[in-house]
Amino acid sequence: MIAFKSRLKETIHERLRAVYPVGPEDLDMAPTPDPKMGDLALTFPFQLAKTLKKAPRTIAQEAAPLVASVPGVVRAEVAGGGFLNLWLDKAAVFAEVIRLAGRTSLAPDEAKIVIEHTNINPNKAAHIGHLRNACLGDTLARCLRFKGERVEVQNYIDDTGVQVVDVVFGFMDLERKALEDLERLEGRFDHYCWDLYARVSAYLAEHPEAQSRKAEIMKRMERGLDPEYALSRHISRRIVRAHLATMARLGISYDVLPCESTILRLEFWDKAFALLKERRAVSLATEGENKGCWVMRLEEGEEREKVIVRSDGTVTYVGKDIAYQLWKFGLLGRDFFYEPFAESDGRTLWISTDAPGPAGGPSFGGASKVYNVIDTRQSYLQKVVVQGLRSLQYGAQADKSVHFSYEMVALSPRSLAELGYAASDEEKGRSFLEVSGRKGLGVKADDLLDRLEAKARDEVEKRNASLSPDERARIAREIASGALRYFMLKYARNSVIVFDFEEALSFEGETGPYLQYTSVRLNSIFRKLKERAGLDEADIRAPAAADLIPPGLSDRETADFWDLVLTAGGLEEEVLRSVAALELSHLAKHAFLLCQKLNGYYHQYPVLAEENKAVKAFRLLVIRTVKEQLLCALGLMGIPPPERM
RNA sequence: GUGCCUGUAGCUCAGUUGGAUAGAGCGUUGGACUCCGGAUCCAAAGGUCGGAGGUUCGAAUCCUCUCAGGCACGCCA
Repeated sequence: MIAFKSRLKETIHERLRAVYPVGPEDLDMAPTPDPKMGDLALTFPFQLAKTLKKAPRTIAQEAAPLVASVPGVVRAEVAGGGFLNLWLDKAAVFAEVIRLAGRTSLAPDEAKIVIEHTNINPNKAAHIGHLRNACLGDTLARCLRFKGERVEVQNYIDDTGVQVVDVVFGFMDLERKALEDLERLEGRFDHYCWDLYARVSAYLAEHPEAQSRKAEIMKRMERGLDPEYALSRHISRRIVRAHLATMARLGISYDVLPCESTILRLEFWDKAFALLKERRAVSLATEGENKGCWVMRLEEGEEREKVIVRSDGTVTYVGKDIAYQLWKFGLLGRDFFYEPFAESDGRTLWISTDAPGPAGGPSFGGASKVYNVIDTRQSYLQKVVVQGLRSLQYGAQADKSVHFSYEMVALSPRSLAELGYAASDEEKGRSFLEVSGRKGLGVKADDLLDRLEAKARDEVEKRNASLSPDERARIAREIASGALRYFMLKYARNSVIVFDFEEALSFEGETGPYLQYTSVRLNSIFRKLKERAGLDEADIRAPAAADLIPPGLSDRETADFWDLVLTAGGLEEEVLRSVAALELSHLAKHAFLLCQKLNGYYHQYPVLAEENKAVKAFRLLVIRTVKEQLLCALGLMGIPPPERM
C-alpha cells in the first residue's frame, strides 16, 4: 500500500511539475475527513496560491483533469476552498493489499541497529515501570526487524557492588544467612530480595551507624573476597535469571547481556579516557568546586561542566556510559568476551565475560545506529553521553544515538490503598506517587501478570469448559500477556501512566484481549468454513483484479469494505510513522481501529450464511486479508493471538 | 533559579507533524435478527481543546505572554 501510494505520488508530481512549480515536498496526500469526499486530499493549490496569484480553487479546478487520469485514480474533484480530492481504484488497491498482506515492501536504512532496553538493576524484582521499558524496547525491535533492519537487542546488567550491597548486607547482618542458605531459599528469589531491600533501607535509615558496616562489605566485594563477593555474585546472577523469566512471560528476549563488571575489568573506561584526553574532550579542573576532577564542558547553557572523573581518580556513571556507547558503535577498538547464559527457542543468549572462552564465540556491537530505551528522567545524562561522542568528533554517531525516552509509571491513590501502603499527609495530597524500590512500593511485574492470568483463566473457563486445563492455562497466559503489552503501548510515551489495577485488568474496550478476541472470532469463522464447506483458509484464492469486487455489491457494503481495506493497507505506513516518532501508541491505536472496523464489518455482513456465492467469496477474501494484517500488527506488538479464548 | 515535558468529554487518553464538521475507551442511558462466539455490535447524551494575544487561505497543533501540574539539573548509579 505504501508502495502504491508512493507510485501514485510520483506520477502526480510528474504531471503537475510540467505545469506548476511544485516540489515533491508540497505534495502531501492526506486522508479526507469523510469517505464521501474521496480517499485522498491534495493541498498543493493552497501552497501555490501565493506564488501564482490565483485562487486555490481555480488552481485545483485546472489541475483536476491532469490528476484524474493518473493510473490508480478514478476521479478527481475540487472541494472546499481548494482541496483536490482523489478517488482511488478500489480493485487495484485491494489487489495490492491482498498481495502484500502480512508482509512488507519496506527496506532497511541501517547496516546494524543496537537497541538497549530493560536494564533492571539485579537487586530486586522487576516492577511495572520496567515492564513499560521492556515492552517499548521489544516492540521497537520487532518493528525495525519488520522493516528489514538487522537488530541486536542488549540488556545491560549493572552487576557492580553498589547495586547489590544493600541486599548482601541484609542477608549477612539482618538475616544471618550464608550462601548455602540462599541456595536453599525457595520461591521467587527476586521477590524475596524486593522485601529485603526495603527492609535494609528502613534499617539503614534508623541505624546510620550501620553505614560503616555496609561500606566494609562493599570493599570486600570489590576485592573479590568471600563470602561477600560470592554472595553478591549469586544474588545478581540469580536475579537476572528471574528477570529473564519474567520477561519471557511476555515474549521478550535478548541477544546479549553486557555487564558493567566486565566493562570495568576489561578497562573499557581507560581506553575511552585516553581517547577523551587525546581529543581534549575533557580537561582537568585546577580550581573551583570541581578542582582535581576531569570535567567535560557542556555546550548548551552557560559555563556548566560535568564531572567525568572524580578527584580520587574513579570514573562516574556518565563516563562509563560514554565508554559503553563508544563500544556499541564499534569505536572503542575493544570487545568483550562472551559465554552462553541461557537458551530459548533454540537461540543462545550471551553474557559478557572478561576472559576468552572456547574459540568461535560471537561478536556484538558495532552498530550504525543505537537506541537507548531509558526513561525521561535520564534525559540530561543521555544528552551528556551524546555530547561526549560529539566532543570526540564522532558527530555522525552522535546523530545516530537515539534516546528513546518515555515517562514513568506511577501509582494511583487507589492502587496505593490496594497495596496497603500508608501514605504520609504530603503524599496524600498528590494525584499519583512514584514507584520506589527503597520503600518497597510498587507493583511487581510477576504479581500483575499472575492477577491477569487468574482473571483470564476464570473467563476462559466460563466460555471454553471443554478445553483441557493445560490448554486453558496456556490461553490464559496469552491473554495476560496481550493485555499487559497493549496496556503498556496504548499510551503516548510522554504520558505518565498512573497505574490503576481496574484499568490494567480490564479485558473490554480498548484492550489487548479485545484485539485477541477479534482474531479469535475470525478463526472461528474459518474453522466453520472448513467444517461446513471443507475449504481451508489458505485455499481462498483471489480472482483477477477486474473481478475482485462482485458486481451488484450494495453501496453501503462497498463503502464499508473500502474503509476496512484502506485501514488494513495502512499498516506499513503506521509502522514507519511509529518508528520515526518513536510513538508506538500509533501502532497500538491503528491495530485497535482495525479491529473495530473488522468487528463491525462481519457483524453487519454475514459471511458463511451469505447465499450469493460471489459475495460470499468476496467477504471471505476480505476478512482473510484483513486478518493477516491484524496478525502482523499483533506480532509487531508481541501480542499472542490465541486460537480460541 | 535554569532546562525539558504535560494541560482536550464526568474519568483515562488519541488527534496522521498546519487541513475541511475535534475522536476513542470506560462510565451513564436505550437497543441487537433461534446469526459465523455478547471479552461483541448499534445508538444517544457529554467539548469556549487551561487562559490571553499573534502568525495565515486554515491553529488542539506554530510563536509570545500567562496560570496550573510533573520531571530533571551531585565528585549517586
